[in-house]
Amino acid sequence: MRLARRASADEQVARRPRLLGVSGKMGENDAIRVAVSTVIFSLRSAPEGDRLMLPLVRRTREPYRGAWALPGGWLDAAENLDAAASRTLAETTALDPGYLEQLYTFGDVDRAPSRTISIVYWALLRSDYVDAQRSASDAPENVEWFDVDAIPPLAFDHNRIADYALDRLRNKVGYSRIAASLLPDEFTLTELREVYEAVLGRRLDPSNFRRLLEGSDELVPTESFRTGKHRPARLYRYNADA
Amino acid sequence: MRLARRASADEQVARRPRLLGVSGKMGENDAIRVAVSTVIFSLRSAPEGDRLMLPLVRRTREPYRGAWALPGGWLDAAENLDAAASRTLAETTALDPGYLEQLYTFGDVDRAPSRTISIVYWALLRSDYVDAQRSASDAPENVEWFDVDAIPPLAFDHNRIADYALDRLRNKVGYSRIAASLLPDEFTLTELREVYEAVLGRRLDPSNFRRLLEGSDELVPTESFRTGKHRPARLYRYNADA
DNA sequence: TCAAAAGTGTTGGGGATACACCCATGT
DNA sequence: ACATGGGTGTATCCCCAACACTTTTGA
Repeated sequence: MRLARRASADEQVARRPRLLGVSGKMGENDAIRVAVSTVIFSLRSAPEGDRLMLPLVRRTREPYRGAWALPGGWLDAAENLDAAASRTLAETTALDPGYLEQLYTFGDVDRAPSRTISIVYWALLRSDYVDAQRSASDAPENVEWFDVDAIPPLAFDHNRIADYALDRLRNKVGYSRIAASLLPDEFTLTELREVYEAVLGRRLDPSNFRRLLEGSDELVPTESFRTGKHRPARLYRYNADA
Repeated sequence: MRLARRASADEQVARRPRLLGVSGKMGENDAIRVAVSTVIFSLRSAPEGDRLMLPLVRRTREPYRGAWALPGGWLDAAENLDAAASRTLAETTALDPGYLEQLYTFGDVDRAPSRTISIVYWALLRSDYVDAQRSASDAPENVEWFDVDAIPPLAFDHNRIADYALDRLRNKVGYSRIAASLLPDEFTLTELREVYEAVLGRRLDPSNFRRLLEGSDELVPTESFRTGKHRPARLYRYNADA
């Protein structure tokens, strides 16, 4: 599968003259704070079928008190970046991600009142875990899921970050098998195709989709079938190795 | 000093209680320092033809004093990330990059004696600028160019970083037109092909390469020809728009 | 028996590769 | 003239989109 690539927009910024003598030694970047945020995606049932959604948290502090924002927190001096992302993810959803990858580091001087750089990760969650948690109603407070096509205005530059993560997800779905991370262990080809359709936002030909994935070594057929209203569909699982 | 702690992406790390009443508020990550480094690529003539090379700087301080390292410096509290990358690049080569993009942020707890995260960029430099500077012998001190196939042991985790940047360059050359940034404004198709060959490390069919790029809208033929030992070759330039 | 989803077969276009071949120039 | 790189033509293969078609189930 192939789809259009995205080009990151990076602007050339003119060299800023350094005021020597302001700080004695190099390495004294006292005023810089380091945050880690995560854009979390999962599928959730909606009237129009499964929709790609992400959780946002309502801010309880200034600045942007009361606004929606991406889950995140300050980097602890004794934890790795991946660990910080996992931690903030767990604090938000109490769930293990099936996929977690660093996205980009945002650090414009004016993106927050005090100089803050945000190392942003993105993650995929299995839809059945999320649904189970919702029905168990032990979901964390101040967290709400939003359709990626209806994200409200967010605090800081988080709208830009969420858009960037969505681009990356859509791009990467085209050439890797991360879609697995949004589904339970076993699934039908139609369910997998619907994941691709929800992520990409367009319909795919069922027969070509079948051939494409059956031809690859990524899927392993099982002996089980999902029975429903019509002809039963074979269940598949992802090939763990290669 | 702090002991190294390795955490996988899935590991849930409990929030470590913060010692000291220096600050009770979140957001005081006092012990974390932020560096910006850049992996710079350019083509340089070698006996076997043009080779892809990168500049390294010799460290004059502990740790790793005397070892080769990637160019970089501390992030200034008043400059954007891109600006910091441009600045460290200018300090190393005194040249403007034709291409500059953020690569990844490395932040393992044990990657340096004191907790340091490095926001790494990668850049491409026009070969004619680099050659001109070399002959003008106003090159910066303590800087030396190395073939990407013969990178010496580097300080910190810089070998891993350089390998990562090289992967990204080779991958991106396949689907984008960044190769332009390694050449002067005008060039022949053979010169452009040799750039691709130097980057990818394999030979390409001249006729297919020609058709590929003439068919795209990326190249604009000029009326000039490069005369040499044989039939003159038409000069092209990259299409500025789209 | 019919609707609908599961699953198969067939065709054709476009891009990539391999390679035969002609063209223009300096020596 | 001839060697060498510049440049053109063309056949083949493979991937994949399009779509007609058959199979299997629940109702």
